[in-house]
Amino acid sequence: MKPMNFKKAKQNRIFQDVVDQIQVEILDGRIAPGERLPAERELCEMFQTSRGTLREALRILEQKSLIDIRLGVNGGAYVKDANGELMAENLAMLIRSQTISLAHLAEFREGVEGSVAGLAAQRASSADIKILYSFLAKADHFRNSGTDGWNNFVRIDEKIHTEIARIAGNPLYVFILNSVHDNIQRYYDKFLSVGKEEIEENYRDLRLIIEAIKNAEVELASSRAIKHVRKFSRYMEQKKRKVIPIQ
Amino acid sequence: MKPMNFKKAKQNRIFQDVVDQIQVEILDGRIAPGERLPAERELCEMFQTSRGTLREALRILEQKSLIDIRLGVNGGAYVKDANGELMAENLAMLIRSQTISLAHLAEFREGVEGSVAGLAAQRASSADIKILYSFLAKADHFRNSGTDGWNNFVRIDEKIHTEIARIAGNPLYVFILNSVHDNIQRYYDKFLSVGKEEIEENYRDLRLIIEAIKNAEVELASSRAIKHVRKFSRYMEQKKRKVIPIQ
DNA sequence: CTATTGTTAATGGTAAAACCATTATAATGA
DNA sequence: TCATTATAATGGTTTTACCATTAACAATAG
Repeated sequence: MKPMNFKKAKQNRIFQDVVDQIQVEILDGRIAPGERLPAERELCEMFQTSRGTLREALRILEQKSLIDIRLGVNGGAYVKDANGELMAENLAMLIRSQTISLAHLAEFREGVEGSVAGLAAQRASSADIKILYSFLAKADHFRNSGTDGWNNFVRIDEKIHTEIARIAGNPLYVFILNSVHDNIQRYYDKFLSVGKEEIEENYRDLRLIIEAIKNAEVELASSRAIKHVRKFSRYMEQKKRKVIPIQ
Repeated sequence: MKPMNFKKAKQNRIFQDVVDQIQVEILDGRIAPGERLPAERELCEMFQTSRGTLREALRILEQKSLIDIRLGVNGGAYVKDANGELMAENLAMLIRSQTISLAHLAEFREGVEGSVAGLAAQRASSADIKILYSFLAKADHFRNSGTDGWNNFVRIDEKIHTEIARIAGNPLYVFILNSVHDNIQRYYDKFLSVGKEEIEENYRDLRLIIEAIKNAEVELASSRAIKHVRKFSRYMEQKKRKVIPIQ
């Protein structure tokens, strides 16, 4: 018996049927992103259902990030672009419920950033390299702009990581990495008061990673990225322990 | 300006407020998994809201896999254990909407299984090793039971992968890997008619991976896992092309 | 003519009351 | 004792009515 991936068929729930029908239309692209579904009262007639039931269906589709509901005239349910924001939210819930810890998330991030750097080293075009070095130049500039520039440095830092994921050429990695970054920041940002030395070391790391990508040194890019991420996590953990001595 | 991770504050939506309040209670553990929320009509009074609005809130919580709604007397909203099933669903949607391809998913899997095997090699206890070898023994048995056993072999194969993820000691990897497996199977199972040689090769691979884990050879375990997964993906892709010649 | 201001109608958000469907439990009967 | 049936708790659905928001248009003032 193959595992069927079926979930227990809840008894007739009309709203679920409505959800399924609309979802199929959206995922199969028969309703394009940006387009609007008919108004609630029209949908009621189309599905031969009450407004309450229909609205329950819309709530689910909205929660799935498939539609976006706007108010007022010309309001209604607009089809959204597919995106991975649900992953970020789910990660956040797993952390919040203490099912996974920040240490787990940080460890996972090491693996992902390592893989991504390796793939980027295999696939980076010369145009990609140019972009990376332009970001690196900006980072270089901010690192020398005193404390004012440090926040900007951190922003560029993250941008470089995201760009490397893009270069890796696998959108799944982009979604995952964005989700991971979102959640790591949400919990670490409060402690984010970096010092001169950290900025310097961070910059050196980034330069070395980008260099390895440029030279298509897969293993080197990967291991450097992993070490870089690990260093960051360790640093943040220390910072956290200082602020919240015994938690 | 720090990135705040805030989303546009939709105007007063009472159901959203209800969702937030209940979600906090659940995620902070003040309502334990398995416990039941009050009946809809009671919740209406507690939140001073109408049943329709309250039900919209429940739909969202249900979609988030935070609660599980049962029918009949003693029915109601039961708090669920935290789990990663939302990830699997989200992955499925990304695939369905062709935002990511199966090749992307397979590539991602390579990275994850590589990391997981490496971590397992670092952390496996002797008890863990024993379990792995007992699974391997079962696989050995099924591989020699003729075509009847082959489906069982595939099941054990997956079980070994999952077990390695557990041994890695990071529950996030377990969730992610389960999600990935779910989705890969959902699309590949139809082609899953393995032959004698594939079973043999598969078995050899598993044995080598487990051996590397036993010997705490981190890099070796990792690279063997990656190659193993890659081989599987290639094989399935071929199979697919045979069945659906030009798609 | 242009800019501001008010009006309007489309559309989502909420409320309340009634009824149906499902199901664990208790009562009943063989 | 065991099977059957009745009961009541609870979610699922419908209907109707009204409120709140907002884009588009019209009216007015300058």
